[in-house]
Amino acid sequence: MDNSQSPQAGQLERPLEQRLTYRLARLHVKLNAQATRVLRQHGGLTLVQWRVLVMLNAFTETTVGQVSSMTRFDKALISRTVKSLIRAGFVKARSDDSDQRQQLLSMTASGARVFGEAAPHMYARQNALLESLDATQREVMFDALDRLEVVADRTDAF
Amino acid sequence: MDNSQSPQAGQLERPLEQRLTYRLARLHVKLNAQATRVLRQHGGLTLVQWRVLVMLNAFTETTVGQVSSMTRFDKALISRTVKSLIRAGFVKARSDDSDQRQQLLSMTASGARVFGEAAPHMYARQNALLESLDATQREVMFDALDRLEVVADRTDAF
DNA sequence: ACGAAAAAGTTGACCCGTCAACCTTTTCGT
DNA sequence: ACGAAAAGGTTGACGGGTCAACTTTTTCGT
Repeated sequence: MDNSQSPQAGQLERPLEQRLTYRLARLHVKLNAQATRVLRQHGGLTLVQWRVLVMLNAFTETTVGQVSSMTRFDKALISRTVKSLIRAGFVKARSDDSDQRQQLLSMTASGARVFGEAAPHMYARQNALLESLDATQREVMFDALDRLEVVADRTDAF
Repeated sequence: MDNSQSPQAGQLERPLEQRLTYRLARLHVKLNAQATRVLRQHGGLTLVQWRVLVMLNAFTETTVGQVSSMTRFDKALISRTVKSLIRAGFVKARSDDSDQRQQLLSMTASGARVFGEAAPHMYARQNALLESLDATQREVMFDALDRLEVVADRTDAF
């Protein structure tokens, strides 16, 4: 199952090639897989369901649109995920009298239970990630993330 | 389209909450979107097709398995992508006499053309990303990526 | 040299995430 | 106060990506 030897010959055109995007993509995949596993083992939420519940836990009554803009997930995805959470009995919706377009979402008791089951493990993991970096590294890292995002937002160039 | 105001009340349980995973996920999404856009505008390759061609450009005759292990993409994905590249006429396969299980893949002339069309832009982008960080930041960043990957690989804990 | 196990690759099924089209309700300019 | 435009949300379709099952070929232990 391990065929990680480099093949016959040739170098990548640019030695540093793709390093940054490639490394970030790889880390992202691993983090996602890890979070998915932790959630499966502690309550069975999916990652998107978890992120929605994090928002519902922080903001008592909120809407699909707010969750979408806060998490930056597509609102279609949030809409479907909220439906699945309602079907599972973890979330309830009540209509907003002042705006009939939207519904105010909140966690149910069993939603809070499953959230509470996953939360310690998810937070422990988050802490472990942060603690693998010292203060200086964290600072540089977040600054670098800011800078990279600026470049990633450039839609004109290249 | 901008409803980024924070809603009524409540803080996230942990102020730093998810920051790292969240920030990385966001950056990853933006980078992917940018790369996809650049490729669409310069030759029309998809991101996975591009990554396969990068490998075929660097390693003259290689196989689905090698591309899969080098890029860390699922071999099913590579298999399908290679098929699409062959269908598009950008890649050709010849059977390996010493191992009938695998096929040796290489770029065709038109594959090289479309690759050459996209490459300057993709490399310019890669350089712009790297150049947004100074040498120290780059070093810290890559070290931090290493450390985070170690934590992300822990399958036992949490 | 034979059979078991492993490797290469393909395929089908499935979930994630995005995009565009659409419907309804609200807002806003005039 | 009316019509246009915008906002909130839902839905269908589609490509990206993973997982598991399976086929064929090769490797390897005995």
